[in-house]
Amino acid sequence: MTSAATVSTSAEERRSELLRAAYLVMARDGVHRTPLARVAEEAGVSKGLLLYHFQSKDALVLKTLEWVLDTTASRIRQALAESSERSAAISVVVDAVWVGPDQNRDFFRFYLDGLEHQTRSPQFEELGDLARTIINGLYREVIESSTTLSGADSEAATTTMRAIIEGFFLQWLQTHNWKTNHQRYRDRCLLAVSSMLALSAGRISDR
Amino acid sequence: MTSAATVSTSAEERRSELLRAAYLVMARDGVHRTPLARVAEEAGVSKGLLLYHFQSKDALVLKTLEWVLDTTASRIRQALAESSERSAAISVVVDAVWVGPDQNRDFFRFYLDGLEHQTRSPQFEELGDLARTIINGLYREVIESSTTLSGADSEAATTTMRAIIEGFFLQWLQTHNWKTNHQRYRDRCLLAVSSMLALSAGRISDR
DNA sequence: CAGCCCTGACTGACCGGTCAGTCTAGGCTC
DNA sequence: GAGCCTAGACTGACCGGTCAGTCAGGGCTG
Repeated sequence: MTSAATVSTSAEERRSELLRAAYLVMARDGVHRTPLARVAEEAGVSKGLLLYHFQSKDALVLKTLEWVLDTTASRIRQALAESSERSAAISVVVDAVWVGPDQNRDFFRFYLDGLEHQTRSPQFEELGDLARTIINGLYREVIESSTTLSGADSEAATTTMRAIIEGFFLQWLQTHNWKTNHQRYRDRCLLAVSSMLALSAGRISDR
Repeated sequence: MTSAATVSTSAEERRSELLRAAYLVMARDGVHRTPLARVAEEAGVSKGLLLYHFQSKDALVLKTLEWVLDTTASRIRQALAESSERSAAISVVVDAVWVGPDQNRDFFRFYLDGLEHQTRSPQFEELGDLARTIINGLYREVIESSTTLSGADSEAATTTMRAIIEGFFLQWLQTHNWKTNHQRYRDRCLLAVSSMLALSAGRISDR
């Protein structure tokens, strides 16, 4: 059992290394601008190995997308767990989402590359559902734990919250000084999300 | 002069035809998935001609982006002009923006392709500014003409409005049944934008 | 008006390079 | 030594960009 576990773990670990390398270079340079050879180089490995562990470039891209989605959600959940106050949960999430210029820029561009693939290649069909499950699930938890919203109301609030956050990311990305603008857009984003949730909760409690 | 004008007009017209064809196929299939030959085929023209009128594929892509941004803004302004009521301006814009599933899907995917290019290729540096000028300019006009907001307040509201709209588009794009979901997301988007503007105006008038 | 020339839009063949995916041979581990 | 890994040479397809040359039209000259 130990040996089997070691072998499979080692294979898993190797795969993770490859995914990490793939994410690193593909997020920065763009999926369509990144040859497998470049990923292999980054991982210090041959191109053949990538095709050995993943069957095709598309498969590698898909796995990388899933990997980074999982990883990121875990990181944010972690940040959430470390802050005990329920009331400030929204601000904690928004802060955790807006980690930093470079990290956000890479992630979001890669996320958009994923969307490009999802809408044009059958292989990536389920990606939208996966992203929705992970992202909306996370946001909804936060909303239900820190407001009075529930049911269809929290579902609607979740969608709007996601729209606001991703919309701000979109605009921030189009900015020349994305490094210095990061804080400004994060603040505006937090304000918009907070206002929207306060309004939603108010509306509900008014009836 | 007549002949000179005719000549230049004809060249312009031809260029427009090429841009229209380029948009048609590139928006649907994705810039990186579209060879010049495919655009040429769509335009009923040789590949060489594309490189004759535009110097490179990148240049063609950039011009197409600018063309569709201009065209779309004009269309929306038109819709706005045809509705006389000032009070409903927001709902008119949102409706005009959410024209229809196919049109929105093509435009937005192409818009995202533009963003991908902007953040990765120096040639597309100015694209962010151009989009900002056109889109935010349009939204801001509407906000200032239909609310009491002005100055920094309308600027902030504009950014948030754009974030909400584009954020909803992003989520809608990730949906399997984007055709049938179009109306639902449009409605939610309108609600979110209206609420946000009412809240902003209220906040201002409260001080 | 007839012949001429020039211009510039346009074509299609072609080239050089790139890249995903294949294959073979070798090595490491159990 | 059997089976999993890994390397890296190789291939075939594809694609952006070049270039020589065609063709139509529109002046200009005599």
